[in-house]
Amino acid sequence: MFDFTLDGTDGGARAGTLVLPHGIVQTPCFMPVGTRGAVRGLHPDEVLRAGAQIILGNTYHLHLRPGEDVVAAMGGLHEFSGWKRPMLTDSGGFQVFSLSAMRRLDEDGVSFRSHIDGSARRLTPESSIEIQWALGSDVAMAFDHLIPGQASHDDARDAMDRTHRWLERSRRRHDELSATGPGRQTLWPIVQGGTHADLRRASLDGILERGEWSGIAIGGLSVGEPKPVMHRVIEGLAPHLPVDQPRYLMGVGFPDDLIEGIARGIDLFDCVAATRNGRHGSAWTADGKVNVRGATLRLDPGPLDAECDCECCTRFSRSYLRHLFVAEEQLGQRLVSIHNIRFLLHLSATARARVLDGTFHAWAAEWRRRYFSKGSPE
RNA sequence: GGUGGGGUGGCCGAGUGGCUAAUGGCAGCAGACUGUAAAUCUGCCGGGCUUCGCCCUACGUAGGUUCGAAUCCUACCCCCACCA
Repeated sequence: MFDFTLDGTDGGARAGTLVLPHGIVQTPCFMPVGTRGAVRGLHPDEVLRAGAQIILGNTYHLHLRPGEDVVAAMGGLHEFSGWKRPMLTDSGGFQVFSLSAMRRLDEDGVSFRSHIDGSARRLTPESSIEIQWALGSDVAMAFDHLIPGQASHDDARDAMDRTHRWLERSRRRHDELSATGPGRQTLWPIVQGGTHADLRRASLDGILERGEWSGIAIGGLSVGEPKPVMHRVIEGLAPHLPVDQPRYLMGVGFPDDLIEGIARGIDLFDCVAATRNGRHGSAWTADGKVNVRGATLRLDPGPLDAECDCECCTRFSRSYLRHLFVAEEQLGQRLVSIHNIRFLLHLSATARARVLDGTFHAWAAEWRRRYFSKGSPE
């Protein structure tokens, strides 16, 4: 039910197959983010047609609205949302970071001031797991303490130690729940430790000491640290990660981040950028970023990305897309979101094929050269 | 024809003697966004240049008052409302 097999490797890059209760995921793979039980603005069929194999939901947001009790009463997140494929839920750990201005952290958990109505909300490792269990995701994430990329060694150690203690509690509660419904959901731990190599190793060791896992996530990256630092952290961890488990780089990334992550052995990614940038009119192509509102597209009859097979690129012109954005028609946001998701999914699928035929690194080199050829898109 | 109101940068619209190249908003242009408090945010937006500064041209038109005017005065042109 929670199986991962390695289908092939090419240097440090990997291709695998992850089996989950609601379906299989061929890796490397990008997971679109559906924070509130929907990939923002999109119909589940559009997400599926873009090639998505698994999407994310969020514990904190679904707990606030509509509440896990509602979701459970409606048959769980899959039934409720109409997305019948695999789902992973983030634990709310990211909100400890992103909502730091309106939360108070203590050893037991985190008290939030709801961003919706100001009411007091509390998340602990146990409650996060209970919520995720009620939501019914295929993969639950441990409740972690995420810190900014600039955090000091002391702060990073403190957060890492807490993440370890919270992991034990997350695991205990999840084991208890799993005893009542075996095979429903698996729990993945999250490596923390900031930008500090020794702490990253210590974090991983602490996780491996605390039990058997079906997958391991690397968190706390792309939170303000330079990209080379992120690469170094992944490189430092890769040789020590269990070979037979999927490696999930949380919250990453942009197209080049997928390439760099895959090159360093990452199997799974998720990122809001595809949909957020899509809504904001920024599209990815093999030649770098395109500003969909840009004046140069005014009379451009061509597709957003000539090589893309998505519902946006096979039917609509750049001129029309620009018009939709300028006129603030929602369709524009939807179409570019679909394109960006498709772009990352096609990219990860191509990477998989290249790993399997042993040409990944040469292909990646060419991909980088082209993506960055028009100046620096990132 | 009479009376009243008004003409400000692409548009709308503040400003009634110096702190005004001129508040705002819109439109336009460029950029940001990484486990979603984001259909959001930031910058530019009269022209030119050696652009953390300098120079030119600017508030209907033409004159005038003043050290100094978008702001005051005179004439003219135009617009709107009402009255004939």
